[in-house]
Amino acid sequence: MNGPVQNLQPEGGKSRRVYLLLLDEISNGTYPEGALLPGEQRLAQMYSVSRVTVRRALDALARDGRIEKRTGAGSVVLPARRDTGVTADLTTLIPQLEEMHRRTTARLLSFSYGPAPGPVAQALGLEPGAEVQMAQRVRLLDGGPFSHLTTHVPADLASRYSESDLATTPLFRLLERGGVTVAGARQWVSATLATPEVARSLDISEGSALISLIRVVRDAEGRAIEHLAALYRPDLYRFEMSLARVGAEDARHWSPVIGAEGGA
Amino acid sequence: MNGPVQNLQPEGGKSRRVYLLLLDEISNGTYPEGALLPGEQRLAQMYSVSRVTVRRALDALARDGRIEKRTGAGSVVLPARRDTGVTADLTTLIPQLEEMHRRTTARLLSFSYGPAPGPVAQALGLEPGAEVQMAQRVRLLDGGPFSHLTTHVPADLASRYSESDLATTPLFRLLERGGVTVAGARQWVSATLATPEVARSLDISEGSALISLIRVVRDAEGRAIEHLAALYRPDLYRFEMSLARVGAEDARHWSPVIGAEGGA
DNA sequence: TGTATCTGTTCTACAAATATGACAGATTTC
DNA sequence: GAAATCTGTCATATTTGTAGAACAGATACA
Repeated sequence: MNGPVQNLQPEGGKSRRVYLLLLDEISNGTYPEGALLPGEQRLAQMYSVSRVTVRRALDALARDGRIEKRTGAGSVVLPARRDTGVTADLTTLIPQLEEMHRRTTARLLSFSYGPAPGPVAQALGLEPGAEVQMAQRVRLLDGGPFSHLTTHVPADLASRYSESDLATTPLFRLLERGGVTVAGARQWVSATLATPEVARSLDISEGSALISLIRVVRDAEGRAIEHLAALYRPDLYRFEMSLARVGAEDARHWSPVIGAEGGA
Repeated sequence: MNGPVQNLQPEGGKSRRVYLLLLDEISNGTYPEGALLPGEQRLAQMYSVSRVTVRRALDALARDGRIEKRTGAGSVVLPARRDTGVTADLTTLIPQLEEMHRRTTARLLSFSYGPAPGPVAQALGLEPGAEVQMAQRVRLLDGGPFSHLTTHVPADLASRYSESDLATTPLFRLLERGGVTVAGARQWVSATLATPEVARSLDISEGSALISLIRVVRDAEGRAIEHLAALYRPDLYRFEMSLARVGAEDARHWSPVIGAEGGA
């Protein structure tokens, strides 16, 4: 009943396939910065597609800012702009702006009260349908969106701050200000695809890869007080951490380096 | 010259769009476990596509095991099988198998020596074109693939272990056994799309979202000794970590909980 | 300067995805 | 048991994606 899987998935056609292949070969160094890609004719031959299809893929790469098309010359690989963006230290939850004169702001997309969705209620330990406050925000870096945040807070706690506070302050800090004792958090990092709605708010194409972070924050009594579902653009945001190999010879193990800057 | 961006991206067609939309609404709880989806006719109307297109999306969801199609009745949402898979503690690098009678094995895909690709050479601090050993492996959980690993090691260090060792033992442990002092590591977590080659080896459809982990391991002298590029299936693998809110009232901050099990 | 190579553009032909409608059979509901 | 609703399947028209080829203009190189 579980034979060889047929390809009945909406894959996205050949041009998307070539797009992904080239994107991968650019980022893994097969075509390094400044290098000239093979000609469209040659690429078409390499991937067994028509030149029209190759051109679509190249146009998409050019739109992404990964290559530059030069009439009569060819397509050159542009430097991946890793110099920009935000890096977050996973061990301290503190985001570090690469350059200090940058600024992040937030934009509130939606704000409402209602019954908790199933997965959220389960993660927070609420009975299904319990009243929660839901807020969706987009964080901007110098005006460009880099993360999409969806938070759920039990309704009785949510009354302690205002809607406009959400545009400026992290939620757990608002809760602390309201008298709640934030004791700890548990979080999971994963990956997901951009749905049309998220793609629009993050200014990317739908189906792009996004970093997914789920965080459940608890107070001193162990009660869940916040559920955060965050989506980050991988080109503008990174999670980083340093580890040290410590312990005696027969019991060596890894341990996080807290607040490191140089790292290991 | 940079007006409103036209949609010249290979998006993947309407059926993929509907597929993504439904996948999102299932996982965010709009359609909870056991619920009946709207009829195909109705879905077609909701998303402004034809019934044929909706059927493609539903077929893909059924193939993924997210829904079950029932002739004459409708499509019901299946429980997301979170009970399976591997969870890795990011603070200790120790993967925890959810059930103890499971077993992970590895399969060697390729093994070769050659010049280091640009990004790898840069990350390892080698001169471009320096000789490295490259190995690609797939890790299996009970016979099913869940991660794709690409490692680069400077050629002079790589001679200390055999090709067959790679099928069983983590690389940094092989290096330790060979006399290298593993002192620390620095790693980044991100997200990427599955290229056709990776998709094949992980038994997923190309364009799927994958967790990406880059790790650079260094010895006591600060010399880079290993570059790991790992790709994980998000449905079978997760990164988890617990954080505690510690410190005095005016200097509260987050700190990782090491080796926690219950977490905060 | 001439030649080879490459992109930009256009055209025709074919393949695949999609829209639309229809009908049989299964399932649920009353 | 009858009616309503739903899926499974088929057929056809339309739209979109792709293949293949040709040619003009731009660029690189000897």
